[in-house]
Amino acid sequence: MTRTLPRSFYAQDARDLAVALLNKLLVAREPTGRTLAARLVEVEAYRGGEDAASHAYRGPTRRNATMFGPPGHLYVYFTYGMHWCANVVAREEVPGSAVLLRAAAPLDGLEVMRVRRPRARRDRDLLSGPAKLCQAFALTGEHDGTDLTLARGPLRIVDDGVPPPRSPVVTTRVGISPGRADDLEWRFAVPGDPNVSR
DNA sequence: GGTGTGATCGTA
DNA sequence: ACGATCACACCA
Repeated sequence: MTRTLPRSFYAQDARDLAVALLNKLLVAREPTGRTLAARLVEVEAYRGGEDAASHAYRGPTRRNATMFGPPGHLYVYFTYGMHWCANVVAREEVPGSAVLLRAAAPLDGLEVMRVRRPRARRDRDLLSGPAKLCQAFALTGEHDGTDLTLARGPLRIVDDGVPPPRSPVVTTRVGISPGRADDLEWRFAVPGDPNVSR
């Protein structure tokens, strides 16, 4: 039993959505016809204008426009002059809310991922970070705004029946500078999974 | 296992 | 000037 998650799934608070996304599948249908799939094992919640660490904290800009749009779309941003990272947009109630996809367990299309991530020595290094995940899936600014809820779409998040962990790992978020809401424990991960970052 | 550092450029 | 990062060097 497997289903593409509907818009209503994304229409919840970013913190709840983050936990709900654990163990869901990110599935890409590439132009070549090949399918990539991975199970999400690490995420972080960002709560827009109410979160000093969020790109959306100071309101809409050209870059973060997707975060202020409807839930269930992908927000992809460029950072550190060389990396892309991907988020899922959460409900509009707190405008600019989103969930950063930080790590996943590779399930399908590993050969493609290995080619795109030549530095990965082991398969557990393929998707063990937000920029690594984008590299392996070849996600860039072109994918910013992609609707994830379309059953025949190029990118989807799918429920294959595996529930989120009962007791996820809960920690502060990674890479947040001091004072910028660095104390909020909005990072969630699947306990014991070897693909979790760091 | 852990820590420290350079790369590289769009954004505000 | 500063990142929602990564890889590599080095130490343990």
